[in-house]
Amino acid sequence: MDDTETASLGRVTLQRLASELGLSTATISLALRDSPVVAQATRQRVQDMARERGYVANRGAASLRTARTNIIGVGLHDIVNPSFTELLAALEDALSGAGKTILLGVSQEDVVRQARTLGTLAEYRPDAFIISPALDTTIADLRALAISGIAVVQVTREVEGSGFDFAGSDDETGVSLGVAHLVALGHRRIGMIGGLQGTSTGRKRLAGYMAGLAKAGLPFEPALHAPGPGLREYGREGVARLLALENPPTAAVCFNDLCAFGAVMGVQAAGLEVGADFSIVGYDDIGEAALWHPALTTVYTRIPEYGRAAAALALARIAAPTRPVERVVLEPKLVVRASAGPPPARRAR
Amino acid sequence: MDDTETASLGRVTLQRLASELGLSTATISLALRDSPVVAQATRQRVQDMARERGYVANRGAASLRTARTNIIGVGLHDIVNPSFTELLAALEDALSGAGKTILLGVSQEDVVRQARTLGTLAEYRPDAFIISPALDTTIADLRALAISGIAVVQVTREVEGSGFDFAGSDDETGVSLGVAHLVALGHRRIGMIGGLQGTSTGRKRLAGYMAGLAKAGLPFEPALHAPGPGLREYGREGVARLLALENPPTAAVCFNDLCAFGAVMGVQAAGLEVGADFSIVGYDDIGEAALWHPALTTVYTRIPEYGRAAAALALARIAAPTRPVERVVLEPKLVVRASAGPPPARRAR
DNA sequence: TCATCCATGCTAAACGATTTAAGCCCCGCG
DNA sequence: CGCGGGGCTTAAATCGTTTAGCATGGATGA
Repeated sequence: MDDTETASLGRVTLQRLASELGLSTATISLALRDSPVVAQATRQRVQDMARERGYVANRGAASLRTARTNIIGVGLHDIVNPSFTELLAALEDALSGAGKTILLGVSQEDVVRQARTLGTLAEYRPDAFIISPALDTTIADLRALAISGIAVVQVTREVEGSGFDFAGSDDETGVSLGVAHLVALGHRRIGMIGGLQGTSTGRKRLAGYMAGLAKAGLPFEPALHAPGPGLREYGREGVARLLALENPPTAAVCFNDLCAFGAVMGVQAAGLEVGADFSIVGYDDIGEAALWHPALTTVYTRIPEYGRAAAALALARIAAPTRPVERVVLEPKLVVRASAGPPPARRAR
Repeated sequence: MDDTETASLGRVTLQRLASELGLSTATISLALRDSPVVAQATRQRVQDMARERGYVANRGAASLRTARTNIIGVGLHDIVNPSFTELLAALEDALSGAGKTILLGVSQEDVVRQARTLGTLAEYRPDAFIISPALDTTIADLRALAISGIAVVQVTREVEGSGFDFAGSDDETGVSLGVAHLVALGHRRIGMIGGLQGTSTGRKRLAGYMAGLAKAGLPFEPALHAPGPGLREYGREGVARLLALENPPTAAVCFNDLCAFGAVMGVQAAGLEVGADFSIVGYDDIGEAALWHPALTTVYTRIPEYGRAAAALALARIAAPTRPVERVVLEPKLVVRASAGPPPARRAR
């Protein structure tokens, strides 16, 4: 491709258009944004010329003047994890629809890296941050954001007491739904795999597990709780730990679907059948869950919905920085598939 | 959190620091960047003050002056697809390590949306674009990028003749490796599932399929070729189509792992055993592939490696805009697992 | 005929940084 | 005492927009 057309004389700027048309930059600027204050004919002339010369506005310059960038800083800890990928996709969709563009930062579950990343993003003066705080993030870690004056929305996870908007799922209820389902199927010894106390989701999902047990009148046995990161690898390891117990559980709820997939593999590796010999309930209902073999019984946490909600909260706070803090907490929904069935003792044999 | 500290007097800028320290903005700017031209003592004083006052540089303003943003525009067509998620993660990792930040655009396989998205990204004046062009993108579609003077690197997919750098995998060789593996196992009727002619990957992977057949002296039977999008849903549909043939193949290579997962499900849904009754070879070797049941035999295309390569190409072109166009094409590698075995006819029965 | 008004477009000052040529101060040397 | 020069700092221009306020000129109304 040749690029002699415009590149020859340097970038085409407002000023260049102005001098070429014999108008002022003010007029050009207004005309390009279709301001009624410039005559219809002139507007047309300017816009035609801009198109013809391949004018591309410089938002950086405009932002300097307007103190608005239309950039949203999105800080996630992991984008390979499908729950966060789905979240990112939902955010991208909602934000791009509103004319915002995402500046991406990934913290890898590391507070130090998170601080650095968010610091870098802040230099671009995003209109808002949408973040899912890394493991062990404290209020103090978010202090820099708080005083920056930039709108902040937390999504999925939150740092309690941070005073930022939040969009997510009711994790406590969600996991208790999974436990209740297992109880209804007849299970009495139910484990939990995955989840770390360093995140709000870890704490709340554990609380949901305990609440579920309590509601069924079942005791919480620490041995049946295998905390750990929400990864496939860990799900496999966790379920192995449970199966190795002297008196193993007949089922388990998982911190997330990834853990559940790992658990399914672990159960199969032990020569047992998932849904018959051992039941598994996942959490989140990511796209793959329905496609697994056996299809995963899980809890739909409405990731795309709270992703959109987070985007909406960000836009709302940009528009009204002093509006009261808002929390959007969606009701999760049990999705019954094939990975959980009655416990072996109850089955015909 | 209270934010009376600094927010009270508006943002803290270079000028503000300057007047507070009784120095000029020039000195502050130099000092903050550790220029040896300002006295060590002054530098220290400035940096301490900056930290204390919570100074955050405004990169937009700096970029206006320096014509460098440290932003890389990344345009992908789909981020939920794990191959692109893994790519995005690799890009993020490599770029953030080099002090660059990603501005994200998603085209949803739609040329119109792609044009709009890239146009928006361009307004932020990224130092480079790293793109994986949407389906049916033509040279003309990329013309605007070409004349923008911004460095452009294509990744995974490419528009032939566009004259941009490229990093990806040798797809023709890759798929032929899969075919060769099936041939070696004894298969004689091998199908191909997925892939569209609107992308370079679709064309090259099909070519690899045909080359693989040819090398084994097998004919290309159009009926065994089930083109389509590289999605789980489609893999399932595609394999169903093949199995419904009067004389169905005993194996198939897939456009990507997602297709392969779908195909595995389709085979199982037909009551057949994958790797025994029907063999499947995937493509890409995304993280899940090793964890499937059965574990997926596939071709590793080195996504993280060519992701890093794409990042490196972008950095190189930023540094030297006139350097010769470079193509990094990595050798794919067959990964033998459990989803492909000898054809039924050869098995003991 | 003159003041008023409207429509249109312009002037000029921001915005917050970077950068280069120039200035100041002081010291040492002849 | 004057001059050269080293070390540090600064003034001012610049990047590409936006926008408040002003200027112009023709039409309108009294």
